Amino acid sequence: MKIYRHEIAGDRVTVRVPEDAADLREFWQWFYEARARGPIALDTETTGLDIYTPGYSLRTVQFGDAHNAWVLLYERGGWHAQYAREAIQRCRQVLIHNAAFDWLVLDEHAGIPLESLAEWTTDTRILAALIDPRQPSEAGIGTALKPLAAHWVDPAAPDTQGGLTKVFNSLGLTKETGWAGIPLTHPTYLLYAGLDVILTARLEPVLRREIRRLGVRDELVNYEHEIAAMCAHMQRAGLLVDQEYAAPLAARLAEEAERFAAVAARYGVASVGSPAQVADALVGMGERLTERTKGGALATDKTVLLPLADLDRDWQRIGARAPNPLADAVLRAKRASKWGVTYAEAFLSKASGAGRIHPAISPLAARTGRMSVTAGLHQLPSSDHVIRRAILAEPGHVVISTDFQAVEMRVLAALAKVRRMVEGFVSGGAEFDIHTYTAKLIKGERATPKDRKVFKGAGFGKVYGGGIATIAKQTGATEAEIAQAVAAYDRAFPEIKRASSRWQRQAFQNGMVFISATGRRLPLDRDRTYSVVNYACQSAARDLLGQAMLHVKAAGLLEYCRLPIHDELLASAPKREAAEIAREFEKCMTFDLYGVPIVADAEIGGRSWGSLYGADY
DNA sequence: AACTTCACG
DNA sequence: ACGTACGTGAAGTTT
Repeated sequence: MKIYRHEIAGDRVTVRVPEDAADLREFWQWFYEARARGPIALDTETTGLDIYTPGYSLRTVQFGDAHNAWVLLYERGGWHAQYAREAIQRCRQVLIHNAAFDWLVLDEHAGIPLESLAEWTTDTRILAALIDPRQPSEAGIGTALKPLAAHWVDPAAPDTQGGLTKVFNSLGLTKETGWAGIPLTHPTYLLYAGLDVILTARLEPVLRREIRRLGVRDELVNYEHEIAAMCAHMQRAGLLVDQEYAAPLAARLAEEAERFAAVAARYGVASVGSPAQVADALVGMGERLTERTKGGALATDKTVLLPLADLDRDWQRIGARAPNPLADAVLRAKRASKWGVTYAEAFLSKASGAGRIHPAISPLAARTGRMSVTAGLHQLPSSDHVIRRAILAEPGHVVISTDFQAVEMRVLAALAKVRRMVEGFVSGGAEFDIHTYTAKLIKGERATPKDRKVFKGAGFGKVYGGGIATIAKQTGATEAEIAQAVAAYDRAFPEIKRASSRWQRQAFQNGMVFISATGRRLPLDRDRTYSVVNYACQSAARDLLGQAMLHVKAAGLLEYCRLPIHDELLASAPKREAAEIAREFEKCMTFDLYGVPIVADAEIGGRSWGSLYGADY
C-alpha cells in the first residue's frame, strides 16, 4: 500500500493506493463502512478528454470521503479493475464533480451503464451552478473543482490540475500528452487523484447547505440531474459524420482559402487573420475606416468589409460602388478557412473510430442556464447547407428537427403578462406571426413587410435590451424610423417596461439576483440591470426545452435525440416511423405557459442535416 | 492571456 | 442622471 498524507482545512487526510490483494481487501472493508456512513465521492483519471477516440483508456478510479481517498489502479487490470467495478456498482449515493464525464468514461471503458450510475449521483457542479451560474470572467467563482474548493472548503486547497501540468512539463510532457504519458505510480499524480475526491466529498455538504439557505428547491436540483443524464445520453449516441463528403469538402475549402489569401497577399496582407494588417492595407488603399473595436483598434469585421466589397449581408452585389478587391478577398479567404478548419476538418479530426462526433453537452453552461455544446455543433452555418450536409442520421434514419415557434417572444408575453401580445398568441392559429401581428396592431392593415422587419427589430431590441442605434444598425432602418417604432411598440405593449422595472427592483432587493419562474438564480451585473428581461426570457426558454426533454424521455423518444439547440431538438429516427415520431416530438414541446400557448414545428428531412437547409440528401 | 473575428440561437 | 442588444464555442494573431 502506498500512503500519502495531506492537510485540507486543518484536517490531516490520507490517500491510499492499494498495490496487492491484501491492500484491495482493506479498501473493500473501508468501502463498506464508508458506504454505510454516507455518500461516496467518485472520480476517474484517464488518458485525456476524447472518451471515444481509439487508444483511450481509464487509468485510475478514486473513491473517498471527507478524510480518506483510495486510488484504484484500474489500468493494471485484474483485481484492481475488478474491485473498482464492483465498488462502483455497489455505490448508492455517489458524489461526482462534473458527473457526465465520469459517467461516460465508466460507461464506455468499464462497462458500467450511464443509466445505472446516474440514478445515484449528486453532481457538485450542478449544485454550484444553481448557487451562482457565473463564470470566473463574469465575477463568479465558476464551476471548476479547484476554485470551488478554494472558495467553499479551504483557500489553500491545491490546484491539482495546475500542479499536474507542472509535473507533466518536468517529465518532458505537455498539458495534452501528460495525462496519458505520466507514469501510473507518480506520487503527485496519485496524491492529486485522491485529493480530488476528498475535495468533492467536502464540497457537497457545504453546497447543499448553501442551496437550502438560498431557498433553491429540491425539485430544481433533481430536474437538473435528470437533464444532465439526458445530455450525457445524447453525447454517448453522438452524431454520424459523412466522411466521404467531409474530406473533399475540407480540401476544397482549404484550396479556396489559400486562393483568396494569395489575392490578399498581393495587397500586402500576409495574414488575413490579422485585423491590424487588414486595416493598414485598406487605409493604404484610401479606404476610410471609422468603426472601432472594444479595445480601440480599427475594426475590420464583416460588417465593415461587406460594404467595402459592395456586398449586402447575404453576400449579394449591391451595385453602390466599385468593390474593394482586398476587402472581397479577405472576406472570402476567412469564410473558406472558418468553414474548412472549424467545421469540415474538425468533423474529421474529432470523429471516433466509428466515425461519430460525441459533443460534450453542458446542460448549465450559460449564466441563464442555457446549454452549450462543443465541437462547434451549435454554430454550424445555417445560411447554406454545405456544412450541415456532413452530419448524418443513422443508417435507415432521417433527421427530424423540432423547434419552438418564437419561443422567447411567447415567454416574454407570458412572464410580463403583455395583454395584447397574449391575445395575439391565444387567438393566432398555426400561421401566427408575432411580428406581422405587431406591425398590423400599430400600423393597421396597411402594414408592409418593411414594417414587419422594423417591429421585429424593436421586439428583439426589447428582449435583448438594445438601444435605438443598435437596433437601427441591425435592421438597416434609420434611427428616426426605429425611434418611432420603439415608441409605438412601448405604447402597444406597456407591460414590458413595467416588468423590467419590477424585475430589476426585485433583483436589487435580493442582492442583485433575480429569481426566475423556475427558481433559478440569475445574478445581474450592476451596470446593466436592464438585461434582466433577457435573462428571464432566455432562462425560461431553456427550462421549457428542459421540460420538453423530460417529456421526450417519458415518451420513449430519448434514443432518437441527438442535440438540443436552445429552441430546437435534433433527432435521428427510422424513416418509416418518422412522421409519427415527429408528431410525438411536437407534442412533447407543446405547453401552456400562464395562458400563452408554446408550440413547436417538426420538420422531417432526409439522411443529412443539410437536407433541412436545401441539400438534396 | 488578451483581443478580434465569426459561427449560431 | 442616463442609457446600455443577450447568451455561447472556436480559431488565429499579437503580446
